[in-house]
Amino acid sequence: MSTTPASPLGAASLRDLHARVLAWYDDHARDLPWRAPDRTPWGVLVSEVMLQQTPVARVLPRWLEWVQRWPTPSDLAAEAPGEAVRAWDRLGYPRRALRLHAAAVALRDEHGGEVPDDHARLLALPGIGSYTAAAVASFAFGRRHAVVDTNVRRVHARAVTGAAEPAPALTAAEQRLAVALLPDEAPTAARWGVAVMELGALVCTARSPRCDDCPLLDRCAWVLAGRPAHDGPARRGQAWAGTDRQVRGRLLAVLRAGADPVTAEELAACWPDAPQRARCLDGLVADGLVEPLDDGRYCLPRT
DNA sequence: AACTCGTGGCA
DNA sequence: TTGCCAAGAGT
Repeated sequence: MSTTPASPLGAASLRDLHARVLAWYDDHARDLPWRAPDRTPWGVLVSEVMLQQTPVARVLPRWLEWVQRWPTPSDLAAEAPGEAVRAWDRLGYPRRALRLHAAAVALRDEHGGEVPDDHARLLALPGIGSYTAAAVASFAFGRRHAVVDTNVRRVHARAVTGAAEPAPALTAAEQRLAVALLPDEAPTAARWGVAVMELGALVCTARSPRCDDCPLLDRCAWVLAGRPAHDGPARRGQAWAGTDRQVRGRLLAVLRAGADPVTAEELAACWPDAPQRARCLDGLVADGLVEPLDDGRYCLPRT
């Protein structure tokens, strides 16, 4: 049905772009364990979920623990979801741990304990969105998909579009561009995706891009345009102090700390504002991150 | 479409 | 010091 959209660059320019980025990746790729030859699709999936909005340095130790403790989806599915939340430690956004556990259950019950290799089935799993489905299909199975994360969007914005920053959220135009830039051959496309991401993570960074180290310096649309400043609306900063997110984090930290259920009094010690504390605790229960017991105590979810 | 959801390092 | 932000997803 659909064919590859015409690239805005032309065939020769596109080949040059691919060649430069792939050659750069061969020389500069980080030696990350989820890229090692002995990695499994499950390990790749776990890494992609952990890396959502979370720096590599913080993910590394937790990923090593997870894949050693739960080498397959069925291993994780056999545990209580609360164990996933506890082992998530302080990676942040703990609902990811809950969804990863739910994904493991779905893999065990509906996929024979295996990670599927196609985008649609991956997308149907809890916690797996458009980006992560494409990343797993591409990185773990070598399938041809446009892997479009914030790094990729930033590299495309600068090198091809000539803008200082990508749009606030993924746009249809950005998605089309990523598809148009995708190499024809699946194995090359898979390397291209991880290579562009790596370039965005190490060189074409958000704050202080290391343009002197960039293989695209002499053909970067943004540099050639004189590095114009970002013209769109400024990104909204995330409030933190005093927010529900902070309170939820404190409450869950108390529950993660010990193996035993916790009393309401122990939870009260972590935040003085009782109404807010109660609202946040209710929210955690509603999210399935906390389980209320009949005796009034609380624990991480057992089922 | 806009908003929510953790955490900690760094300039 | 404080704001920025790091491989998004779900609603």
